[in-house]
Amino acid sequence: MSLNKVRVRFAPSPTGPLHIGGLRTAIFNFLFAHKNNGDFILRIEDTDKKREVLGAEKYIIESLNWCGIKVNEMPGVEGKRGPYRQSERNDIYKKHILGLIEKGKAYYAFDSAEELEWHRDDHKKKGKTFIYNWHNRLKLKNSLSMSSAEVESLINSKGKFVVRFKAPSKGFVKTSDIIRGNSEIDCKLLEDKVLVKADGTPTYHFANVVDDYEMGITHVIRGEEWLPSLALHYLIYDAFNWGKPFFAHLPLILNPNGKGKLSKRTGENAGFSVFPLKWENDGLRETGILPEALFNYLATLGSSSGNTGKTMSLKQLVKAFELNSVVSAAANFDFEKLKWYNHKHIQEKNSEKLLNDILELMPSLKDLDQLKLIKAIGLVKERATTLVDLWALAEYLFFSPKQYNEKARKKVSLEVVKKLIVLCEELESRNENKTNLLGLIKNWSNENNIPLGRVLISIRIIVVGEPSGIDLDKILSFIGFDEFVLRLNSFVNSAF
RNA sequence: GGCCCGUUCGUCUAUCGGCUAGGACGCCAGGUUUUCAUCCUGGUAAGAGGGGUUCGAUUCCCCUACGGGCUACCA
Repeated sequence: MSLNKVRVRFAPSPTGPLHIGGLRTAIFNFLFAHKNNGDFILRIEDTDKKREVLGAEKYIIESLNWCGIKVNEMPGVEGKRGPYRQSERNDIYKKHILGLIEKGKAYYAFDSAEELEWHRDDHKKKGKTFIYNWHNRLKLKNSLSMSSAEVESLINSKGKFVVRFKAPSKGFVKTSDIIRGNSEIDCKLLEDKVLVKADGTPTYHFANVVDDYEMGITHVIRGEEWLPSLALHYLIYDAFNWGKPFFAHLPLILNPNGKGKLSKRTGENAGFSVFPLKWENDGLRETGILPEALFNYLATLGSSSGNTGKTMSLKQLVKAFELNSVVSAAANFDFEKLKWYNHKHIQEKNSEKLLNDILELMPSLKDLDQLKLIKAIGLVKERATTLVDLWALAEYLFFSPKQYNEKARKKVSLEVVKKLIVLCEELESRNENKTNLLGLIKNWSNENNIPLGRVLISIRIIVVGEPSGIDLDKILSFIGFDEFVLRLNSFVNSAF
C-alpha cells in the first residue's frame, strides 16, 4: 500500500450527456476520495473528436455541480498535473509511445481498415475469430514482419500507420480488483491492441494508462465494462515499468427489468429520464428530483454501505462508504425507489431551501408573495414526491380552482353553499372575528342541523377543486375570509 | 462464436459454515385523518439447478443453466 495521497478520477467521454450510470461512477469516486481525504479529478477523454458532441463537456460539469460533487482538478481548474483534456495532451502520449517502441513493447502496423475487415470476415466464415496477435502478427503488415528499410519508407511516404501493443505470446496476467478479487488471464488470448491511431491520437487504453500514471492516480474506480481490458492495462503498466494503481470495477446499472444497460429509450418508455439535467427533453431535475435524493439513491445502487433503508446525508454517505462493500453484481434501476428517496429528502429539507429549488424550476412563481410561498410549502410538503407536485399541491392556496373535478362537483350541495354565503354575509355584517372560520361554520352547522360532513366536503371541493388536500382549517386560514367568500360565489355562478 | 463478470423476496441489499435467511422500496390489509395523501402497525415474498467438501452449506469447490459485459484505428 502506497503512502501517497489518494487521488481518483472520473473520466467521461464528451460523446453525449452524462447519464445515471456515469453519474454513479462519479459518485463512488467522489465518496472514496472524501473518505480518504483525497483528490477527485475530472478528466475529459476526448480523443475521438469524431464522436464528440457539442456541449457535452459543459453538461457533464454542470451535472456534477448540481449533484454537489466538487472537483479538485479539471479543465478550467488546473492543478499541477494538467491539462485535463486528453486532446490537449498529445505531446505527452507521443513521448511515451516512442519509449515503448524503442523498448520493443510496441510496433508500427500498416494494415488498412479494409484488410483487417477482410481478415475478420474470412475468419468468421471459417468459424474462427480473428485476433491480431502473436499468432499472426508476422503475417501482417507491420514493423515486426517487415524490414526496417521498408518500415521507414512507409512511415516517411504515407505517414499512415498505427502503433500496436506487443502482447506476450505466453504466460498469464494476474490481475487484482478490490471488488472482485484476483483473476488470471491467458496471454495467448490477448490482442495486440492499437495504442495510437492513424491520425496520431491515442486510443482509450493508452491514453488512460498514461494519464492515470502522469496524474498520480492511486485508485481507478470505473465501470465493469472495462474489466475485459484490465489485463491489457496491466501489461501496459508493466511495459513502462510503472507502478500500478489499485483497481475497482463497479457493477453496471441495468434497465428496470434487468435487460441490458440502462438506456435512454427504456427510461423514456417507463416515464423517467436517465439524465440529471435537461438535454433535449427534461432531465431528472426538471421532473422535480432533488440532487441530494439522486445522490443518495445512486450511492445505494450496487453498494451496501449506503443501503441502510434510511436517507443519508452526504456526510453520512462519505462516512459509511467502503469500496469493498460495493456489490459485484449488476443492479437494476428502480425509479420508484428514487421517488421514495426524493419524498424523504423533501421532508428533511427546510421550506426556504425548497422554495429556492422550486423557483429554479418555475421562475414565474417569483411574482408571488415569497413568505406565503414558504408557508404554503411547509403546509403541503409532507405530501409531495417531487418538486413539481409540491407546487401542484400548493396551487389552490394561491389561486381558485380553474375547474372542479366533475365527479366531486356532484357531491356539492348547492343549497348548503347558498346558506353558507348567507352565513358569511351575516358574519361580515356582525363584524365577527373570523380567525377561526371553520369553527364558526361548524357551530353554525350544528345549530341549524345541517350535516357537517356534507358541509365540509362541499367547502373542500369548492375551495380546492378536488376532494383532496390539506386540512380545511389550514386552507381557510391560509386563504382568508374574503378569498373564501369569493370562491363560494364563483362556484355558485359557475353552477349555472 | 470466443473471452470476462455475475446469480438471496418483483426491486436494492444483509448474512465473516451452524438463523424461524434480516432491513428498505413496491404491493396488500388495518389504524390515524369527517377528504385525499402523509404517517403508524401488520402481512406478502428469496439464496437458479445439479454434483461435491463438511457433523452441518445461501456461505467453499466443480459443472450446467440463465443474465450481463467485452470482442473497433469508440470510449
